[in-house]
Amino acid sequence: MDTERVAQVRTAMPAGEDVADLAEVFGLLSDPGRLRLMVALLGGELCVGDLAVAAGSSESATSHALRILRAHRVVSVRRSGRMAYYSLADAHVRTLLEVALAHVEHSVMVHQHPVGSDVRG
Amino acid sequence: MDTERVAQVRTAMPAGEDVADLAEVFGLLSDPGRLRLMVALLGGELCVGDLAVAAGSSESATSHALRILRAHRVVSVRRSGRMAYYSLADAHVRTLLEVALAHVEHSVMVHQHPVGSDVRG
DNA sequence: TCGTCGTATGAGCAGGCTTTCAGGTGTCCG
DNA sequence: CGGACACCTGAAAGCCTGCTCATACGACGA
Repeated sequence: MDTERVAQVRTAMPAGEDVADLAEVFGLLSDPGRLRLMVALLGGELCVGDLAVAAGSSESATSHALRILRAHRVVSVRRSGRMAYYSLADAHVRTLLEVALAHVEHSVMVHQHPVGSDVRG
Repeated sequence: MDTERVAQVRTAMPAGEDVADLAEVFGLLSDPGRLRLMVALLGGELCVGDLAVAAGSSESATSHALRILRAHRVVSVRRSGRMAYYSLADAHVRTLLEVALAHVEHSVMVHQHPVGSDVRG
């Protein structure tokens, strides 16, 4: 038990609420459906129907997902008649998204289905 | 339905497996406990007991969490006697972590509990 | 005004997740 | 060798999540 080292790490650790907020943001990004939605929005605003097609999920699921993203201020809506145009509203999320996508692009990370293949069997 | 625009977005969209992998990584980061573990490891390797204290959770929960991170190759172990020293093994995750933390640091994002406080009530 | 379209919402269900509890393995010290 | 220590693991509980189905709302066109 390296008490000193632990104390140092605990000091460097962000406040509990900050960690919780961060975890929440990552949680938003952790659903493939929502992730596709946000990636689709990287290029600019899109209406719900188009978003659903682009993300490959039902309109209902898309609407539910957008509701959550809206509640977290990750996206914003612009209404025009009966249409609703969504766009990315959170710069941090956009950055995270771009960083992650950049890594995926030129990635040597071949798909190797890590889950279940534990080390030291 | 802007067919052209949708087609373009769908073309720019990463492959399904890439999105899934990304979502999985974000999912790893979406648990406060695991997140604290990874943040603690940013400064270098730490043993399980210290990690548990630093992250503020039980040793069992910590061990379970580490098992998952290990399975995803996010952390690696160095064993010395009965001790197990863990360290971050994934450069992408490290970058994501650093970017996210940097945003949290100099953030104007005051805690405003976004969930439930929907727009246009 | 009536029907249709685009979207939003609520209930309910199936599935996954993390934690705790209890017990197990391997290592170090006397 | 026996006990203590650091860590690992399995099973069960409780919680939360995201989907589908059905329905409701506002806007547009005839």
